[in-house]
Amino acid sequence: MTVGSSPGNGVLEMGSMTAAESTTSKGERTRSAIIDAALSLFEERGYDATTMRAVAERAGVSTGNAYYYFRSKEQLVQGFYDRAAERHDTLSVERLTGRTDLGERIYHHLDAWFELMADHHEFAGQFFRTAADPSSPMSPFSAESAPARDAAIARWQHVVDGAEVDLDPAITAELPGVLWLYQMGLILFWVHDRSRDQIATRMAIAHTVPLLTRLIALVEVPELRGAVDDILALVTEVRAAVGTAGTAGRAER
Amino acid sequence: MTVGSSPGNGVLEMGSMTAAESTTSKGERTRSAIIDAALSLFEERGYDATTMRAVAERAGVSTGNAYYYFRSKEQLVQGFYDRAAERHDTLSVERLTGRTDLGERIYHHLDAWFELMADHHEFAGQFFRTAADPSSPMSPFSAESAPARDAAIARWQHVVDGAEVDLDPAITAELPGVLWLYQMGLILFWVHDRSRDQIATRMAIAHTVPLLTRLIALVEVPELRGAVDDILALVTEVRAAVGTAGTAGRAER
DNA sequence: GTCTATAGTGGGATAGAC
DNA sequence: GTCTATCCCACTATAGAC
Repeated sequence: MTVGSSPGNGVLEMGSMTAAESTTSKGERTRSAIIDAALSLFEERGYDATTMRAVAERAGVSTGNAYYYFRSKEQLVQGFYDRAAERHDTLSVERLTGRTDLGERIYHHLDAWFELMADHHEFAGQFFRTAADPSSPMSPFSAESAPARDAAIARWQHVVDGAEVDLDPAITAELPGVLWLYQMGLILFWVHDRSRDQIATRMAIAHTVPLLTRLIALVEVPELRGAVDDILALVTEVRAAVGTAGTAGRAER
Repeated sequence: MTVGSSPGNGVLEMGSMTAAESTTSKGERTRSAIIDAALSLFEERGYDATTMRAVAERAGVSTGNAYYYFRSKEQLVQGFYDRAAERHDTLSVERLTGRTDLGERIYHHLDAWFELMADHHEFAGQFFRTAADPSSPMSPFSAESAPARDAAIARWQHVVDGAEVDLDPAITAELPGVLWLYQMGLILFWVHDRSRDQIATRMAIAHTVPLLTRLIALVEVPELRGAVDDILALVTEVRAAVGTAGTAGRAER
């Protein structure tokens, strides 16, 4: 996408445009320059070896200024994540149009993600460290990640909605969230996958997706409703228990 | 155990003990002092806020000396982990004697762990970040963690062996490893569990253990053997794929 | 050969002037 | 909104003591 030259996003700044310069404010352009610098350096050297000084230098600003826009080095990977999510969205829609089989839809939605991330496996492993810290805003379970998490679950909702199956409403309501958790599990596996080209992950997906869809179908079998209800009850309970914790911040950091 | 990393522990140094001083060499005492200092500081301030300077100071040594014994700050948490594993071992044996029901044995083995860790929940979250990094030796999946991992799986083996059930040998062989993975999953959940006193984790254990044991029993149902064999085949394939990757180190760090 | 101390280096992050 | 200057800390190099 390469911002800076981008058509901007309309919503902001309506008045006081001095010239034909652009629709983006100076701050926005600086911000973009810093993200671009960071992403290219992450690509070249990885997360750890990229210093804030180097990012600032490549962006043509001072380190202090870089910290004006991003509270920490970690925050810079949010930029990476946002762009990846955007590209995944596009690719997934492309792959899913015309398909109505639930298993196929799940498979291709996941496959698109891992295809896009294949080149960034090593980098992802490094930034995953910060994402795994429960006290980090980068954690997929954090309050700060709620928008990204909700967007990802909404995409799963779309995957489910486009399938020609009729499931119990109680199941359908939880399914997107469950599939998102399943995806998180696969990402965890992928990050630790040291097989060549991460074929172990590919295999895990190819084997577990049919298993999962069979499981989803099984849910409709009356004999198993007891167990399913147990699980749904557990999910609800757990959600309630976690909910009572509030958003009290952790110490430190 | 407590062993693992230190250069001189017990087995070595037999001769030349000068006095009644002690059976531990000076180096070992210094090493212990550093771990003790580190653990108490971790407890007081958490991982991030504990500086190597402070650890060294409390241990009565120079920072350079602390680094002589521990390659990095991360390595200090290995000491925490070793002690926790040792205590878990003792408590688990205590709780399991006399019990023969598989579900009960699994439950109490897990419960002992989470009971011991309850006071260290916040600290565990911080050190979990480094454990989640695939390139870190602290990762439970790393080659360096093999001894600790194998010991943990051996403990699960003992949990299974003491139960009065006869399972298919093909299942029994994989079960301890599967249970270890299940434990890792629960720890992941626990680390992110912000409910009061981590009751959500307690609930998750209480609900999933019966589910799991029911599942293990179901495995013997002939109609399901196909699905089970699929999973076992996947595990074998994945293991083979990962095996081909060798122990090639990651870049950086 | 085993251990300890001093004096760095480099990078994440911040304060405060402009 | 941007800079310069500086702090603090993880980590290292290396010389020297036992």
